[in-house]
Amino acid sequence: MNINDINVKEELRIVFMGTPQFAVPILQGLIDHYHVRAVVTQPDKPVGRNGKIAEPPVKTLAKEHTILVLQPTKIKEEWQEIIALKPNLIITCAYGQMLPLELLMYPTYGCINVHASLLPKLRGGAPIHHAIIEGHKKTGITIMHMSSKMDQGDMIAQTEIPIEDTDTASSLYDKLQILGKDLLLEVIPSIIDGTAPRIKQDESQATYAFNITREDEKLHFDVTKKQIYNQIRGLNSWPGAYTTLDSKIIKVWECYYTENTYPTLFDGQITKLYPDGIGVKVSNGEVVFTIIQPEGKNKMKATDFINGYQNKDSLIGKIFE
RNA sequence: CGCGGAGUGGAGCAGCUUGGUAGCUCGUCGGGCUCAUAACCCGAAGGUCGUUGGUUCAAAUCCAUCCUCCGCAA
Repeated sequence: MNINDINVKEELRIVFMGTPQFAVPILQGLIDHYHVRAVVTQPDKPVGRNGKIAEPPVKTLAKEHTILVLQPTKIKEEWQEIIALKPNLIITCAYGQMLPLELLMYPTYGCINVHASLLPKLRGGAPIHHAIIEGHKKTGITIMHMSSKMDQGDMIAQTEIPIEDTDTASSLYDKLQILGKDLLLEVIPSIIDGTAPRIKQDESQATYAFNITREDEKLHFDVTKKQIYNQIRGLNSWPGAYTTLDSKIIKVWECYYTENTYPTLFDGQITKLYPDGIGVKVSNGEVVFTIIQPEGKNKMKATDFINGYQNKDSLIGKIFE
């Protein structure tokens, strides 16, 4: 059975539910190969400084293809209009709300979720960031049946990719959204003809990756240089790791670490100025900030930041906290 | 009307309070020194100080307006 046969023999009525950029390639893939009956996404929300309302990226794509868009505020109370479309397959990816049982039970072929981790590891809303922040060596995509508990349904398929030492949240994000699309498209036929496996998750191995909080973004220098490095790249290019200098917020976008040690300095203290950055003491050594962003400014090279100081040496010894 | 910061040669900044010939650290270009250098020395180019209007003999600086960028909060 191939894709064309499916469309001919059985009218496949797919409803896609997703919200952010990550879900866009997946929706695009579905549009390319199937008829997408409707797209469900989060309501337009005020974003940015002056409260301009912005629509989810998924909505933008759906509109381009003149697909029906539904934006219930609370899906648990407003699921009827989705049922009315008689979907026989619901596919979700980073939708942002838990689906009520009424929806989960309805489609003939089920509710299928695309999750950006190797379940049961990193269940939750920010698996990509946490995979890097926690220093994982690999991650991937899991296609799974949805259950009433977050990311706990039976798994259908997984693909795994290594996390390179140079990967950032956004580079991994880019790779995974393509992997997610490819794996989903590969698996859909088997879901429809009933040959897809249902693999139970090993609860004892489960870990969670909840949405990034402000505290997750804050750098604490009493940890290892590797941890700092992972945190910074794991939050690049969104939302960014931050610290403060002279009571002003400084985001740190890129850094590297050295083999130097400074036993006499405080954690977070500026060790020295490098030709390409600012050295900072951490518990077991030193990291060098190379791309930073002072509050109210654009991203800049750390050397540019240094050049703005009349007395560069006055920076040495200051403490990030 | 959510709070706040900022727009000055290619980059990062100072100068603005107390109007009066535009400055610093880098970069670039040329030259020099050196075995050598992201080192050092000498020199040069490069800015109608975000927009528009106002006050003034005189505005980067004071007032108003608009535009743009950004941090926080949502």
